[in-house]
Amino acid sequence: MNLEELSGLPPGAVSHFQDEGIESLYPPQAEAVEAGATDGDSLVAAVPTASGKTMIAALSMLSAIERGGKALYIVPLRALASEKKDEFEAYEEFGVSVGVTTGNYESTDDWLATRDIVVATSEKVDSLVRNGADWLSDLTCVVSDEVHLIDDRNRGPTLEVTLAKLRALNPALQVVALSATVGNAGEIADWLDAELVASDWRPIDLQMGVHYGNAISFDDGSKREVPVDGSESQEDALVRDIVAEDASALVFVNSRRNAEAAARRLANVVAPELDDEEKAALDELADDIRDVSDSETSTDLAAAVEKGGAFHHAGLASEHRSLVEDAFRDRLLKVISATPTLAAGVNTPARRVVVRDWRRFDSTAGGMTPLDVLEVHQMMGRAGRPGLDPYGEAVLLAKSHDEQDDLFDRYIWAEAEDVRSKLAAEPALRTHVLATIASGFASTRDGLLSFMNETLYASQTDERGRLESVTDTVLDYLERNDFVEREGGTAGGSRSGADADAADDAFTSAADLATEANRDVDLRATNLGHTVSRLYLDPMSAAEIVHGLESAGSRPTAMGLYQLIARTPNMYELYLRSGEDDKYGQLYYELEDELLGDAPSEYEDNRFEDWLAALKTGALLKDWADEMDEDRLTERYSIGPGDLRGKVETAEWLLGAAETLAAEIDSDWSVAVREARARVEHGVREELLELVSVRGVGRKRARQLYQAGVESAADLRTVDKGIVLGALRGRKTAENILENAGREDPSMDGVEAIQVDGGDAPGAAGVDAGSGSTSEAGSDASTTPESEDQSSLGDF
DNA sequence: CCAGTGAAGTTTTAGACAGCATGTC
DNA sequence: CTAAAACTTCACTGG
Repeated sequence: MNLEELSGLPPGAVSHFQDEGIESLYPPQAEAVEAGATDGDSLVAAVPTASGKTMIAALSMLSAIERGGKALYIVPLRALASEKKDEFEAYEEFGVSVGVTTGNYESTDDWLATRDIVVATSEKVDSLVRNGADWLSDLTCVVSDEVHLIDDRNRGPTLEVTLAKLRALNPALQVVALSATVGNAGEIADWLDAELVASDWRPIDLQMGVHYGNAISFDDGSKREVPVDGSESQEDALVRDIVAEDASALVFVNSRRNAEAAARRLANVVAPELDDEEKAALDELADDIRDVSDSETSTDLAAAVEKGGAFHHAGLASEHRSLVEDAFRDRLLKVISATPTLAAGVNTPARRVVVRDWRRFDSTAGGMTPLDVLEVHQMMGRAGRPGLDPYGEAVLLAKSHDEQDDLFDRYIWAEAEDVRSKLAAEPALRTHVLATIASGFASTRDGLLSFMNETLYASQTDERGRLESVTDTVLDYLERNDFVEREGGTAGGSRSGADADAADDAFTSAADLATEANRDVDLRATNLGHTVSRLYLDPMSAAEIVHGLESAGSRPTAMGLYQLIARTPNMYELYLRSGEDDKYGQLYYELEDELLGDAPSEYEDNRFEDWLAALKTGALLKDWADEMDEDRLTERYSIGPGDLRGKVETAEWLLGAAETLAAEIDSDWSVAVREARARVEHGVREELLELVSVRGVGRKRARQLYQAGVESAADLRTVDKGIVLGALRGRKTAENILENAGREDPSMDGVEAIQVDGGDAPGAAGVDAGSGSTSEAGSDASTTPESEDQSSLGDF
């Protein structure tokens, strides 16, 4: 189908696509148009990665906008949200506006209401529904990218429920669901009342094969000799072979450690192929990488990058990741060894993809379990760069002939699994049942069940009773913890006043759903329940926090609060390594009085271990808030910079939520919570909190200023400029900071730096727990007012 | 005596969303 | 129902 044949798009859209070199539609895109994508009809497009799914979404959204509507594009990852935003922003050329909203992107409701296309993560959309964003009822088109993730045990139910809610809000909504090729795309289409567009078509050919011995056998029967020299590994040989053709390779492995070790070896394989220009560019990239973070991960990554290779996993800081991804796309890096992060994330295609490990450790299964077909297909789908490679190759590795046959059957000839809803699990229902009640989608038990009946789960299950019984279990839990009130037997749609701020449309349509059913039990969210729903907390997290705050007899310490939020289901705990159960058991005895709530008995093995794992996570947060350096933290807790930032970010969120909860339950400790949160946010001790609020001053500069005797923004306005200059590195930096502090004449012209007392120890500030001694934050830790700040964690 | 090698034993194990209101070194 | 690679340690070899 030619682009010119398309109608209903905004003027300028067709020529825009033509300018981008798009003349005609790919077959699946044409099918989608025939199925009504541009006429506002719902559809499920189950097509391979990189076969133009985004174009299907774009055509649907643009035609919806041209009809006067508004579109929402739901993505599974923040990184994809910004990738899509960048892509759609090109449409501003013909007057289509774009906005993004995720947990870390700025966005106000008012502003989003003015955008034609809004890009958001599924959780963010869920949160917007819970908070009653008015503009959601203006939506006419919703795109759900990677909709097969409904199958995900943790995050799938959110997507499923959110789609059901958006449809309930606006029954005429066009839903465009983009999916990988899965076994039961038709079932998903039925659920969404959508047309199915299924295709295996790819814009460039993908050859799948297995390497065994000295050759790859491909699915089309062809073979390619790739001899393995002596003691080298198969992946080394495969990478060397493809890099010799001046193409790049992606190697998927099953652990971070494997990714790093493989990168070390592969970088040496690739290094001889580099020319001088590339080497210079790589050296520069390596410097950028080292600048991102002060940690071993950063150093190791830079070392691999200098030789043209890299590793990629979630322990990397996000800046690391984008530097690596961009350099790989620019063909500067020849090989990346990666964990599954890369298969799910932003687009990073390679001529050859090697899936080295097809089994992954799973403690719940008690050993190595084979990856899902879908997951392996997603990895293999990264092979072949449209427009750059003549074809893509995806290769699995076999060590025996039997294994080779097995791999063909298991992955190459196999169809991807069915998507199965995971909604009927307690943790998922806990949060979604509360949200459904609190935001007015249901006000009776039957209304709730009717809403649940609109989910994919209901359409898939034969066990009608299961969802009902789990729902009742969850309702018991929510009632017991004072999130929901139940009134049995009373008829009528009474709802609490607090419901009034939820979308009215939501309420009325939900009421419609409930009309047929008997209103045997009225459900109402309490004020606390509303707050929990809006804060986006797992009710179990909220209960733990509430209980912890209520049980505190005196002002909770930062450590107590950090351990409290760390044991919440919303925080993914650090793992206790061998020997650490003793170590943290000992720390537990030392800190017992500081910890909030009831500790499990030591004889309850699993629960006690979780408690200690939370203690370890809390200790990490405490060390961060005591100004321990990044390299030290990452080393002590065996984590990467990305993990550290993730933990800190989660802690900020949970402590912010804890502060709101504290106010809600009239706790005396909201100030203590606020302070603990501020310390985690900036990674500083209490005495620096004021300084750190000055723009341009972070944990390091604040410490340097403090050591020089500058203790507040007011001091910055009055103190001798030479002292400020002496404490900071650059003249320009010092000027900016003075200006931000509101100093009348911030100019540093002609000012001489004055060194005051030990201000020359950048990076040394922090908890020196290596010796197990009292912590030192510069020279004046002994003046720290809080006694809790003086004991160091870690080695004891 | 010491560097180098290799066998044997030990350790570890993917990922990443969210409130609210603005800005690191 | 199910593991494997990386890392550590330690004994031994050859110079």
